[in-house]
Amino acid sequence: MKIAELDLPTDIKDFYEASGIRELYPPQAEAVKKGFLDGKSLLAAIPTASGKTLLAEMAMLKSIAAGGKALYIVPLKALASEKFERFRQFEGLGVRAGISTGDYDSKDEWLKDRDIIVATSEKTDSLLRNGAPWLSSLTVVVADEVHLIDSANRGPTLEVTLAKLKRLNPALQIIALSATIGNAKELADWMKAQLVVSEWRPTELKEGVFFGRAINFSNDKRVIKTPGPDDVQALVSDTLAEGGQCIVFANTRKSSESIAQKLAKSLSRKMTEEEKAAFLEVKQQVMRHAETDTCAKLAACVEHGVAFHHAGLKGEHRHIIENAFRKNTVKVIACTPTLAAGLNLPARRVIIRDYRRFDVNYGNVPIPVLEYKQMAGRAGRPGLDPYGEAVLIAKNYDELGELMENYVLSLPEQITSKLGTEPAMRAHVLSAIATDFCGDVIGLNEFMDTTFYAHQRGDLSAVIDNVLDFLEAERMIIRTADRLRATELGRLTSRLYIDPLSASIIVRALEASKKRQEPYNTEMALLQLIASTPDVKSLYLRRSDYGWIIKYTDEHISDFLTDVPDVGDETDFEAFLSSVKTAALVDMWVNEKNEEEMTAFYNIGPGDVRNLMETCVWLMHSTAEISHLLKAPLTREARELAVRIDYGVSKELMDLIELEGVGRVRARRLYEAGYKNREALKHVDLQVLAALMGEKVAAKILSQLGRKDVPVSTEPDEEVMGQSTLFSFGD
DNA sequence: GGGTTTAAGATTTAGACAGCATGTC
DNA sequence: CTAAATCTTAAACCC
Repeated sequence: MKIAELDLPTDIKDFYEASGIRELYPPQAEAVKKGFLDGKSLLAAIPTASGKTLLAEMAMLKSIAAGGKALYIVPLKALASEKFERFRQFEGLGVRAGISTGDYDSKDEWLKDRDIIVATSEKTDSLLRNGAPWLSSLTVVVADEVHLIDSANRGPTLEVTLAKLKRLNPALQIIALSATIGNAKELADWMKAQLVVSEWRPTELKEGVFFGRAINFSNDKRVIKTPGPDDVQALVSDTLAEGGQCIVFANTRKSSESIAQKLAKSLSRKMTEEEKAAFLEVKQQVMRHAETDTCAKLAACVEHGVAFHHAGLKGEHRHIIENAFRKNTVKVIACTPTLAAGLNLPARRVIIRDYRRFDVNYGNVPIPVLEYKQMAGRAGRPGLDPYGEAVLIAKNYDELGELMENYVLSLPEQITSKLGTEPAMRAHVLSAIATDFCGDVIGLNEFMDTTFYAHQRGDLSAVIDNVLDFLEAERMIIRTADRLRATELGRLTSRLYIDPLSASIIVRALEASKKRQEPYNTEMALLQLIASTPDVKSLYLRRSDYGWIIKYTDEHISDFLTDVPDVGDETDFEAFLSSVKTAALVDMWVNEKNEEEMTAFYNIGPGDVRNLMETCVWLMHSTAEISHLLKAPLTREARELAVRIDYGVSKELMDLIELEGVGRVRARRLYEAGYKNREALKHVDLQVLAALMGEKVAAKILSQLGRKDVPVSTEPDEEVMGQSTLFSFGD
């Protein structure tokens, strides 16, 4: 089927033809036949890179041309930026794109006159809770990676959000994009959508199991001639020898690092001089942000064209590695599942070294077929590779057969709704009530009946009753004979987007704070408080931690506002110690300990520190808001702490930190040089300041203070990449 | 006796969303 | 009720 034949406005067809697309892929053509261009909803369960995005784009553009508005829901912030960048290319068609995620937000007024808005599912939910008016003028919603409904953490949000959007606008067209799943029909029925299922790919994908000296595919074999000290190294050097790139998936961060280190050693001899020069350049980039052990390791690997990639890396490093891999200046990435879904980062060969993953309850368990297929699907760059190969590794003959049967030849599992649990329902029931979406128990049940859970599993009323009891007992809702109403606390909790259980823990602690007579360390009290909520993922307790944490706990025992559990109550007590451990780390951060000290002592990655701090800012802000509502005595302290956690500074730097371009490091440097606040900087000489932090920054600081005698740089800021301001100031 | 190798025992374990206020989009 | 790779410590070994 040709683009030219489609029932689309001419300028849209011209746009695609100008970019070289003339012909639809088979699954796309099938979708057209099923009527998605006539406004019908569609579930496309087809492999990655086989043209899902194009389907979504055409549906959105057609609807927008008719005066509509589109929302594109993604599971990852990184994916949101990727899609946003793509949709900005529609500017020539008069289509304006916008983006809304937790760390990259646009104001409501700005979004309302955008035609396509990209948002994460949680952000969409939050926008619904905050009553963004433009949501009711949507005509198309795209749900990308909709199989995520299966996720226990995040699936419920996605399905409830879709149900809400549908109810808000019954005529809404839903375009759901999914990996291949076992029960696509069931999901499509729920969405009242047409279904397209296909295994078709633009680049052939060969899946096989490596055993002995050969990759065994379902109907042929490929002998690997390059020997290696182990299977992974043999497979990698084979790929490189034929000019391809490799991604190796491992099940722990440590493994991914050690694989990369081994490869770096064994491969370096085989690279050409030009390649080595390119590697060195990447190494320089990595070194610009290198302060910790992990960074040094990464730099050492990258020098040989190899990298590791996992969530312990800081954001900058992840970007550097991803981009270098795209430019082929990194040849191999060893990673954890970070790269399995989402980002578009294909490779000639994908090696799935571990098909098992640790689970606290069950030990090492085999990963779902769905996840294996997601990793395998990374193999083969469309238009660049002749084919892609996904390789599992068997340790013995029996395993060869098992892997063949259980993964290569297996179909992905059915996805199931995880909405039917109290933790999931707590938040969504409260938000439904708080936003007046449901005014009584009957309405609430009717709404919940439209979720995928109800479609698949049945009635939710028992869980709803339990959750209502909880919310009423915690004074977040008021239940009368015929009405459900949220209290101010309930509305605030819903708006802040925190777990109602977190809110109740915070409320209890703040009530306790009102009764305190003696002075105590409020900073520690607040830090431990937020660390004990379920929204902050507490740190793993190591055996060697017990000693110092118990001592630390003793020192602060009179500061805590939460109840200290009995030592005999093992689970509770461990959770408590863990919250203290987390609080101690945040305390190091707001007292300006350096990154290296924290990551080394806690044995975590710089990326973990960053993520934890972001969560803590959010919860500390929420604590301040709740404290304000309850008229508790900690509002100011909590507000201040939220700012301090955001920047990682002690109290005395709070004034300096207001300056743009000044983070924890520069603020400290200014302070030590005697400039203790912005006032003190007003009349300082440019050259004096330049000696301290470089001319450009100095000029930028002074111009912010209203000085006219400094040259104002017209160049755009270069350091705008996400999280760069906190850790790195290489001047 | 000092240093090295090996075996037994102990330890550790993936990922990533959300508020708010503002510079542009 | 369930695992496995890696790190640490203890013990054996060599000259």
